[in-house]
Amino acid sequence: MVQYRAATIDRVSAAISHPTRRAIIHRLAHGPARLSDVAERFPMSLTGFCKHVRVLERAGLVRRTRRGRENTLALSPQPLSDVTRWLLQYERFWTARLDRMQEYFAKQKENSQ
Amino acid sequence: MVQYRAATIDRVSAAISHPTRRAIIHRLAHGPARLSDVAERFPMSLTGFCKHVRVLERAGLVRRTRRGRENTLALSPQPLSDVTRWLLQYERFWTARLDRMQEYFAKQKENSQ
DNA sequence: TTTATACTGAACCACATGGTTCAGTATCGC
DNA sequence: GCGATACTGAACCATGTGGTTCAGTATAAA
Repeated sequence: MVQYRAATIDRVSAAISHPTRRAIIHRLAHGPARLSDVAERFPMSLTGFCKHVRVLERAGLVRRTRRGRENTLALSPQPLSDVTRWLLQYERFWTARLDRMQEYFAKQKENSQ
Repeated sequence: MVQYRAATIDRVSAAISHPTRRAIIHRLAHGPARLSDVAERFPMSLTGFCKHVRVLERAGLVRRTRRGRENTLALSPQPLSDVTRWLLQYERFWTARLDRMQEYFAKQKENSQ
């Protein structure tokens, strides 16, 4: 039986439940970025934006490196795997897509080599 | 580009962010059950339990069929796939575990045949 | 018909979220 | 050193969550 870290799943799934935070993750997937540069794209105050960043940090999804007055944000995607694993338990329930999934991972593996 | 239904991901990931609701999902994965029977296992009032059920319903993860005074709950796992698909976008970021994942699905497929 | 069962709803509480503004601090560039 | 830049924190607000209790309704069973 796979072990799931409940507290991690709690925080991570809560963290990804807001479109702004998913957008931040999406942005950081392309590489680290300055907090202000990321914030710019969002129609809210910097303070509001920072709250989202803090939620992501607490979930372990974002790491912050401070250099002088600048904060660089980097994606730390590992915790996403906990939620994914939990969800994949139920994969067989929503469809008989095992074939396609297997194919998908085989292809990904090929591409990454 | 895959289309993600933002509102669905919002509600579903929020719904699975509480251990009680994940436990309900786990329970219902074995088959439909009466509301009270499921509720029994949880150390909270029936009213409190019902609130969790309502959150799951709003996320489209649980369906309720009323027969007389009894509510039968059934898992409706399809919406889980939206969150899973969103997460799998980032799968390649968190590790080079593609081999193991592929193996996992191959084995699952074997077992289910 | 009475009583027990299976919820349902309203009201309340404490706390978190998602946003704001405004004021403060720390650092960088000139 | 001065001003601009890049945050940070406190305070506030409305709303949602996660729980409670208590009272009510509807149905099934005796």
